[in-house]
Amino acid sequence: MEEALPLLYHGCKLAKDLEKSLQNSANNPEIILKSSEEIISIFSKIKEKISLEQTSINVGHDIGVGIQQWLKTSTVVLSGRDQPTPSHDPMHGHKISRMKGIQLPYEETGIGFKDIVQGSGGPASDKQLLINAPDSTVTLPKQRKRKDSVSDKIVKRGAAPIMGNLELPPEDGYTWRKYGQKEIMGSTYPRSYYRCTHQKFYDCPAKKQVQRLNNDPFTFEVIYRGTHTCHMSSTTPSTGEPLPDQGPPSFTDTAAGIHLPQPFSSSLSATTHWLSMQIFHDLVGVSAAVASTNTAVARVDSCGSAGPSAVRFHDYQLPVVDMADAMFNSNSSSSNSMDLIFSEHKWDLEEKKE
DNA sequence: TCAATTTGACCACT
DNA sequence: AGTGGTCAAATTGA
Repeated sequence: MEEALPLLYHGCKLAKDLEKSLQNSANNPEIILKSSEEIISIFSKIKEKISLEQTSINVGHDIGVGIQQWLKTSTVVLSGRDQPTPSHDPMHGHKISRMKGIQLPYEETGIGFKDIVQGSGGPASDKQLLINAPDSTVTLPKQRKRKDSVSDKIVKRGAAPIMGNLELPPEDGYTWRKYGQKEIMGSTYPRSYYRCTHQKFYDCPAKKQVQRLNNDPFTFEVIYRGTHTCHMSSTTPSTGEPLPDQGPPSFTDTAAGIHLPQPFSSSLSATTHWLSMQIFHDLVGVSAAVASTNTAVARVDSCGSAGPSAVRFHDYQLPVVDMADAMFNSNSSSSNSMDLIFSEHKWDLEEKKE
């Protein structure tokens, strides 16, 4: 495993580099092809090395644990003026290492979902200032809340709808009421402000801001502020009631109306390294292999007809951790996920060369 | 009629 | 003074 680990790291790095350079090299398939072949070559070597070392299932399991340990050391992206305390998601009290909502990305850019936890401090001020005069109650004009008065925020990104109403924000299981929209300096697209529909009834402080990215109008950036105190606001019966400490729920594919699966077990959710399987899909076609994993994202081809058989999986993304899962958590030596992935790679590449 | 959205204005913050 | 977050009146739609 000692030999495979650096290779694996290198492979992941190359994949990430490719992902980063996709915008610039999107019209240059040769570069993409070259990078992809290099990545595939590296992962093939990794596979060979591990196969040699994998003399027993238990050993294989240990390797998987080792990789997962390594992956756990990957960083959660933190940004903002004030970092939260190292061990907690200040919004929901999660430990960062267990932070949920490392959402399964479904945008076509291949950019992984990133939770960006920001803490800014400062209690929320009262909305209305009431002064009890000796003989009467005087209501002063409403005091506007301080900016960032809600102490923490979580930033998520998700794909904007590609069909229908493009202005619809990602469905996230809560009901929101829009209360403002503003042009933001330096941003091409306006920012929309939402608060929980049940704010009045439950005094729910949850808010969110939705904005398209400048460089990627098909991606929404959603900033969640405050925690839902309303416990009856879910619009996602299939996934159960989002509890206040669950963090902002995962987006659903607004365009297709599909509720995406919760992608991670908690033990791995701190990892924000993603391999864009879109790359592999576009170049070498891994649909069958990837669709068999529980974290693959399916985007229904909106042109298709109804019925399960009409669902065409054509957009997948897998995090590195799930690559690891696919690589090491299969007890089958001959038909495991990696075999499927890489055998299809080879097959498809050869076909493309013809 | 009521709830949701739009939009200009207000105000906190830098 | 500029920017961004919020308010609230006006508007829209069910």
